[in-house]
Amino acid sequence: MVTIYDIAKKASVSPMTVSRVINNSGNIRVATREKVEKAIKELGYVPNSAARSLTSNQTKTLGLILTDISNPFFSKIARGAEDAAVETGYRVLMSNTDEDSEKEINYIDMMLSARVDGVLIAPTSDKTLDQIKRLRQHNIPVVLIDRTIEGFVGDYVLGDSYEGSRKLVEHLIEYGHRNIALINGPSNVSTARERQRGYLETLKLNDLPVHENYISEIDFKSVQAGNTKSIVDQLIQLNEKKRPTAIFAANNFIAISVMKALKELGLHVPNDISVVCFDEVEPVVYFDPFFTVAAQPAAELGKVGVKFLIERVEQKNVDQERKIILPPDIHIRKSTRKIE
Amino acid sequence: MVTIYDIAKKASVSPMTVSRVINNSGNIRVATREKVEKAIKELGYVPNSAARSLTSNQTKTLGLILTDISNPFFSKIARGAEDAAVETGYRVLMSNTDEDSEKEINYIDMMLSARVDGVLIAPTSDKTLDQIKRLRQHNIPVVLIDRTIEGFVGDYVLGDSYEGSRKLVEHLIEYGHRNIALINGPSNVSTARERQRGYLETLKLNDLPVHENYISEIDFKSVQAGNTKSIVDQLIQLNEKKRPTAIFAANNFIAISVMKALKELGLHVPNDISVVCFDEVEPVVYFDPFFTVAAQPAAELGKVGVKFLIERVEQKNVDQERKIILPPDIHIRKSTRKIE
DNA sequence: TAATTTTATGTTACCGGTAACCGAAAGCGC
DNA sequence: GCGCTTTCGGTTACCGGTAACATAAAATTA
Repeated sequence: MVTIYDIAKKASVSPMTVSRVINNSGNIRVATREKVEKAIKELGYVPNSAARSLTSNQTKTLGLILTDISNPFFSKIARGAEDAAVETGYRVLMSNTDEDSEKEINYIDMMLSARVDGVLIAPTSDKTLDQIKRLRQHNIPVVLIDRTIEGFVGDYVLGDSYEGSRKLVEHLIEYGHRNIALINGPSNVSTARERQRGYLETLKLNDLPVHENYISEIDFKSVQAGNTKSIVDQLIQLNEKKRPTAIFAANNFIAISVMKALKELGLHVPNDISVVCFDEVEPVVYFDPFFTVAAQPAAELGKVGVKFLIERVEQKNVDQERKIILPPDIHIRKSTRKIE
Repeated sequence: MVTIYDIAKKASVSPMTVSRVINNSGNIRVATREKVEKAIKELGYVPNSAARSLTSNQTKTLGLILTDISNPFFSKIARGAEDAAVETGYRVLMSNTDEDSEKEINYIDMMLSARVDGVLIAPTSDKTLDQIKRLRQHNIPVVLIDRTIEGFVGDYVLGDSYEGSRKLVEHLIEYGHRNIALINGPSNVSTARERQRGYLETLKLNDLPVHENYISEIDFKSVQAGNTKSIVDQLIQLNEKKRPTAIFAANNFIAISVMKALKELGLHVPNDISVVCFDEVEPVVYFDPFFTVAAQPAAELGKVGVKFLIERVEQKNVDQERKIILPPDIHIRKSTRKIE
């Protein structure tokens, strides 16, 4: 591997001079600079970040901890985050926790040993707080993305689950629906809690009753419709009066598994039942917009998250926490129908 | 930041002993080991990879250079790759070239300065060969994924574009289609070339003519249906005899933009025209399988790619190049229709 | 018990950069 | 031409680990 010493020898200067040329620091005569630059080019020298980071105490690397990059919502966050990072000269280490706190701990270890300058994380649960503390003990700034957790004090960038939820349910009510079921994600995830809160409050404000078995909870990523079918089945089995005319799926994956279950049960959307959900169901939306959704600005979440993180890393605006909550876009499409 | 020296002081041993405990190397008395481990735990010490890599000459980090991680096909590759990497104790630096060789060069620089142990790359074009050479000059193994390029000698892991293409076109022919248009990706990408080759050969084998204007070329990621509409329009304008009854879109994005264009032109799929494409159109496929596709095992591509890469990094099986070509799965669904 | 081997730990130097300090050369005024 | 300032470049030490060598302590043998 070519080092600064090889360049120094070739250009017959000291390594320090080479370092100065590379970093544009100190005073260097033009002739010397050219000599050095020529040697660098000829030997194809590229500085060793590891060596640099040893003295500078920064790695120009950020950790991105998401649940699953192959989930379109998160892959967009990742894309936005990566774009913002390179733009500012940072690299991104990626990881997938699958909502598993064991994995999460391992990734935190990885980020720690990699001495990343900061971490952008969608926490798996409130337990993540311990891991965040661990990062902070090592002076690594953390910004939360997509979700908050109990007891967290610091910057975060979220979609507005509560507001999106309110609007989706209001839309359903406007369309004449009075029996609206919620198939939620796990309640240890803040977005699920917020969506439920929005759902309940909207019903309340409209004097609509909440039936016991209208709310159920499944995995946020269960595309395979494991227990979704039995949940949907139970909803359908309810007597005429109570049977929901609309289902609010807490995210796109749940919506898909709901659609699958409905189909298997021989029900048509939206003729027999309406469906709304959070997050865009891509990419079909481009040619056949079907789902009525609350679309979150995922790439923007990633971008803003990294922006905040880098500001923390570089100690700008350290004064107070920033909590950004980006509103979703409501798209009313073909999965919902006016009734009565 | 806690260092090995802090631990050494706390445990009143030498730094070297701490290093030995951490790496389980050499002989350490149980009592000493426990002393050191206690100190490590108490101070929350995590080894500094940068310092380590300086002597070991390896970073345990791989570079993943894809065109766009928010494209579901690539996000699955990324997921598979990351999974295989962590499993073997490697980290992954991610990047998005957007098919732009300028960006690609910058990322190569980044990988070089990060001293990644290896690079898994979906090259933007034949020009990428220069960058691969650059990596190799620095002894960094490279494995290609999804695409090859002219003049590349080394390992690669691809989907079988030729075979998938053949099967898709054969399916159309079986369904009675004789006029089949191809809307391809850019011909500087090997997958596009291979898909065209499969298309042409299948037509030839079936004694079907290729009309001049049956083949067109657009961006692999043009969801926005920029010029797709004019291309589709031209195809439709052809006289009765020549007008295609089926369109072969070279990937899912193109398929979507074709669908959009057809819809805008008032044509129904598959009643008026059939459509097939490469890559699954997710996630709607789970509840409403619509597209007839050649689905590539994207996650598998990533996994195998990283496996090969790590073997190169760790100098196993260095004897010869391995070229893995994974067959796609053909799914015949509702976007194609029997005619005549 | 002394000599020898084995085990356990310490010392030194180096990986590839850079900060801090220092000295030589060049520019400047008189 | 002499002293002084500025410019330019070199030396040294250190960042946090570890390989290689050295040595002390314990175990084994004679």
